[in-house]
Amino acid sequence: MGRGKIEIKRIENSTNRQVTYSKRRNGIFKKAQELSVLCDAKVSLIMFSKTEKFHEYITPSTTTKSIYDDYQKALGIDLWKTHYEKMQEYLRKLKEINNKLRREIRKRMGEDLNSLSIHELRDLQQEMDESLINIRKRKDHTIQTSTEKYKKKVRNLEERHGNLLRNFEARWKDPHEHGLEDDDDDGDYDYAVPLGNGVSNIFTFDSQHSHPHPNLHHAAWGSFGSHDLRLA
Amino acid sequence: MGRGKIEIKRIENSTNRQVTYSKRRNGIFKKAQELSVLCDAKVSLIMFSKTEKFHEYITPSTTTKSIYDDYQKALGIDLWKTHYEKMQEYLRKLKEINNKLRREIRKRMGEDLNSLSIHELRDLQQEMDESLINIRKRKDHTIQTSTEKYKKKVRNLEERHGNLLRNFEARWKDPHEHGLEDDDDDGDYDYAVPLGNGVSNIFTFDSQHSHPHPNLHHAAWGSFGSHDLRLA
DNA sequence: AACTATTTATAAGA
DNA sequence: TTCTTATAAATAGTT
Repeated sequence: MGRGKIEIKRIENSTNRQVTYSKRRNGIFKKAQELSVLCDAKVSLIMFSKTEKFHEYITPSTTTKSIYDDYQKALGIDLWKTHYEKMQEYLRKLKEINNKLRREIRKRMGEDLNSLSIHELRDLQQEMDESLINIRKRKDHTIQTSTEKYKKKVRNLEERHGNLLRNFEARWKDPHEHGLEDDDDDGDYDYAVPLGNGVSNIFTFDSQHSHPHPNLHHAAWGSFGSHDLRLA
Repeated sequence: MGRGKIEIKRIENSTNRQVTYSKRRNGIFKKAQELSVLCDAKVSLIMFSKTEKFHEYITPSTTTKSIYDDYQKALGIDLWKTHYEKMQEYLRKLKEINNKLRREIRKRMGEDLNSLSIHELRDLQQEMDESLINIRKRKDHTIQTSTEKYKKKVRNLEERHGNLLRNFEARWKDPHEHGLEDDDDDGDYDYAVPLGNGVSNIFTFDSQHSHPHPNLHHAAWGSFGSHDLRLA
């Protein structure tokens, strides 16, 4: 269709080629649109020429993504299959590990024990007994530290109190204008006792346990780094 | 172009529409192929009609996936972005939960305790003590069951042994052709003792512990169902 | 970008 | 579906 017939092969003249591209592109887009309307069909047309940007026609009632989803469905394939599969696989693994971890914790909370054998129960108990040693040790240490902190505070207060008292006494050496009915029963005691009680009320100190093997642990479930799962 | 001009609007006659679809589809495919060759362009054309399967033209030197990759690059977008982002988000969540679970277990194995406050340490210890009650209870129960199973076995063996003996005696009532140097010292005992030992060797029976609050547990970390993350 | 001679696509009919 | 064919549409070469 034109002044002369042309052979269907690459147009060597670049300008000519580009002109033809432009003309025919319009033609094909028009055809695509007409087909889409006349036949109630979904059409996706994407073109890239070497020199120009890309051009696209898409039936207005749909989207390019939707067409591609349908396309993949129709073909029964998934163009991004490997990508997704990797991600899916990773998700699956994470979920599985998660469940294992949950189960492990439940066991350690004394639940779901029915499936365990006597051996497993014995090991679990032993492990927990051993762990409790560490926990108690740590708790005791923390309490110790905390107590010492309070002791220091008390000492500091006692000292300041003493200074204050001495200062007071120095000021009012002889004249008993204000009553100081203090019979020298160490008043600092009043600070120390409630503080000490406060500490021991908060923490139930219990050292009744003692077990042999201290450093047995379960092996960790393989660690998963952040696989690269990003898109481009 | 045809015997008459037609308006570009949906062809209501279904047969007609299908015929036109078929004809024009061929036309547009031919145009796509010509454009592809003449202008050295990459063309992807995908069509779905309501009634028919889909049809596709793709410039031979490329693939549909490649076109779509280019397409997304050209647009600077990612058609599957939300899809991926959801998946990524889910992955992130899973990893986070995973880490929480791991930390929880490590605590329960007596590790990584340094960051815990005295309160937390006390609670942890209490929880574990309580859990140990359940574990011991279950272990004792399992041992009990197991022991009874063995006892039954032993009884069964004793019985069969007794039958055998009686049978034997009946057969050789008077005539002492074969020596029966059995002096009736209950031979069954020989079964029972080693079996009993076997059981108590395997399990360290320990009932020295006893604690008050039996049913305190950590709340579970929200459960995650299998979100639909499949393609297609 | 417009023009137009000619080719090509296709609507309607068989 | 496919073929036929009159006619509409597309476009190659030109301006």
